[in-house]
Amino acid sequence: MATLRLIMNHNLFLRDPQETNLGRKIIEDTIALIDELGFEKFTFKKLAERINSTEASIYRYFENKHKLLVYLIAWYWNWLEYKIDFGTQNVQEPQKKLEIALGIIAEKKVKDPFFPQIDEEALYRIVIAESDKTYLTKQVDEDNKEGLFRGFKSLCKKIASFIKEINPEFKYPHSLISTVLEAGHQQLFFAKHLPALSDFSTSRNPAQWHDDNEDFLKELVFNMISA
Amino acid sequence: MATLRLIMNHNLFLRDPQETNLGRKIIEDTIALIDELGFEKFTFKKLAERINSTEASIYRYFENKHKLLVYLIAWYWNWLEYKIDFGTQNVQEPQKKLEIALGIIAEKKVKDPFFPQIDEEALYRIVIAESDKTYLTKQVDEDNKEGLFRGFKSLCKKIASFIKEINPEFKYPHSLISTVLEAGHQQLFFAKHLPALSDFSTSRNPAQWHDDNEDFLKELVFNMISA
DNA sequence: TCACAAACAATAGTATTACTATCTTTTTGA
DNA sequence: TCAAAAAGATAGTAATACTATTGTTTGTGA
Repeated sequence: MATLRLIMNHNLFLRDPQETNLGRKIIEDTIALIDELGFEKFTFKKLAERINSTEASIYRYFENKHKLLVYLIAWYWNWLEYKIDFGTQNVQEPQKKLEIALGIIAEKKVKDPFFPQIDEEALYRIVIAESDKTYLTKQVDEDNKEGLFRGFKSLCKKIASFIKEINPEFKYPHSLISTVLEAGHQQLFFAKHLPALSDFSTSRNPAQWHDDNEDFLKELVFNMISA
Repeated sequence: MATLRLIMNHNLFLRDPQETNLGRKIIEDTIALIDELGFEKFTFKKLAERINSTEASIYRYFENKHKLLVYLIAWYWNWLEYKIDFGTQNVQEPQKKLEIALGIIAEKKVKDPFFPQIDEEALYRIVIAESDKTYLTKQVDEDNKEGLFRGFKSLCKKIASFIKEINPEFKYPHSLISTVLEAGHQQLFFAKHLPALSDFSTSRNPAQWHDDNEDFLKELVFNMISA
């Protein structure tokens, strides 16, 4: 099977981690370690010990741990956009394209054999718990100027364009999609940790949550744009 | 004018900051300092210097800075619930109650003379930028067991009950309201910092955003529940 | 195949953070 | 007024988030 590589914005790293063994190991083990410890307890020192390298070596790839998190989340958004491009190939009807996109957003994430280095299941848990921290900082404007959030914005724009095709009059295509992208993670987090804030959890079976989530997000979008 | 005091869950603090001068000063200056520095750069040491006290003294009120943030955000949710209770007094029709609640959620926050110690405008900026960090941690389950998120959950439940009165068949009252409460902050953040993710910003005038936000949230809710 | 630059490892060091501990002084309220 | 509670002063620690320097591999292209 072909192995792919997503092209990442160069401001996300000092040295491209996809080009060396050490770089790939950094990414691989960062995913495992943040998943395990959470972003706050994750440090370059712990990562260095885990991969039998040194802090200094990791600092040659990423300026600091914040940039490394931003890199992972950007990878995730790029991956999602690629999956949606792939999934909507040769589909003409915007209604159908939107439905496919929402399905991909909500679906349970499993290993993608095209990217053997990445544990997408663990990365998805990181996205759910940590992705908001990439932009909820005082440096958000500088980070944005460097293009670090291009992946998120690009995905939002793409899905918003499906909406505009369906209903050019609709006032809030970007707001609706950014809300849906965020809510898609939040509701899974709430179902698991703060069930009073969601209605998925009543079914008790976590496997069901992804279907609930898909249904919820689709209702949200289709009720809104066809009103 | 009468001065009020919101009763806070005792697990939010070690010593009640509303009962002493130092405690009130901690709250007041924490709001100013987090607003200024952001939560990551905020430390007890900087706060102590600012209020001419010591780290040790602050630690007698709050276990750590995370708990202090959780306290502030809990205060905000309690305050919102009180405003909604106040605003829906003697209103019978659930439709009307829901509309009032959404108006209060989206409205520009200004100084509330009932709580002279709290700078609600600054606190609102903190809520927008930092509130998600209260629960996006590895200790969320323990914090939840201690009841630290009761304010958020209680508010969500109240508004969800309005929805159930209007449409008892609706499947996602809590998910919809938790989504709306979060989106209400996110969209303002996006309008300001990542305008590609929102549609408010086109009007360029930040004063307009609150109206856009109210309109957006109301459409979201009313389209969804009357579908 | 050698040379040499790039990559990496090893080590050391710094300022700051997030606390804990202890002791003294001040405030307070019964 | 006097004891207890609160606050202040001071010190200390392990960990974090880096930076700097030097020495050692290793890969590749002439």
